[in-house]
Amino acid sequence: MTAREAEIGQAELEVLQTLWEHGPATVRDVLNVLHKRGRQLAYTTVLTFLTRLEQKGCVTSDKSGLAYVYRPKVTRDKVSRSRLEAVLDAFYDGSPGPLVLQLIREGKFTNAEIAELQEVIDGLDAKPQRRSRS
Amino acid sequence: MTAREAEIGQAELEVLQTLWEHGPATVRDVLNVLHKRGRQLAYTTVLTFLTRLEQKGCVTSDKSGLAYVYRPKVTRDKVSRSRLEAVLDAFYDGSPGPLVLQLIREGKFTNAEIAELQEVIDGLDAKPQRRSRS
DNA sequence: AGACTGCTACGACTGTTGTAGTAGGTTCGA
DNA sequence: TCGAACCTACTACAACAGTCGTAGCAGTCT
Repeated sequence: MTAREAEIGQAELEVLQTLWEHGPATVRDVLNVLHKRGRQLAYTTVLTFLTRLEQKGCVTSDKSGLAYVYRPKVTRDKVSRSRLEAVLDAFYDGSPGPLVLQLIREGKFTNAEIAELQEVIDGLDAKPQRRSRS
Repeated sequence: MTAREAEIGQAELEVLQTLWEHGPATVRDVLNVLHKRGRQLAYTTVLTFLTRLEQKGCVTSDKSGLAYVYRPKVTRDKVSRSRLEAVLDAFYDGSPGPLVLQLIREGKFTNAEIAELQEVIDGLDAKPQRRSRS
């Protein structure tokens, strides 16, 4: 579909991320953050992204002082959720089980994480309606 | 970057998926599969996708009979890996731990999966030399 | 007031993705 | 052998994503 409900592009996402991380910000604020990160963009480029994000309903703006202040309207969680969902649907039949197993098998976890995993899973298992083995 | 190393688009991916699922196929084969799934596309559209996928190095083609037969050149695993990686990098600081924990906490697992998880994790824990994340 | 500085609005251009039409070659059955 | 059927190459085009430039407005400094 060439007319899908406008996705958030990669570069747009970068901008949105800085809002999530640094809270409400002006174009210049965002630009500064990006520059600090080594991301070279023109002021107007950032402005464009913020404008487009606003059109897509992802941020709101209000002019309190000299410049517009933008703030996120969608949560980071919502977006990450839907991104993950997309990968899940496309490659893991929509169910997270296989994905988690794959990740764990690849062993990219710290000891602390493994411990935490064990805890959480044991917790699950302990739940009465989840009896799958003693 | 407007000239990044060509990503695989959504629709292109659909085509690639049918190759992964059904093995080497001609344009018409792919088209048939897609049609069966209710995805209406023109023959030439599929042809375009396959051609582009070939340009991107994702499939190869050889003309054995009347028509070209396309076969995947990248594995489903590779692609899913990199897609997941992207989400991971963008939203989970590149480390799968938090993601897995989140998924598990959301409790979208069957008992069987939980059991398997426990097994795998126990296995990990038993391993003497565990890498501790780069 | 005039020069600066910073901000926004608008437009523009390129490359990519989704989608398809047309033209022209090949093959196969009658 | 002739036409129907099928295949590929090439072209096209709209929407979107990434990236800016320019023009004009508003506040500030001197």
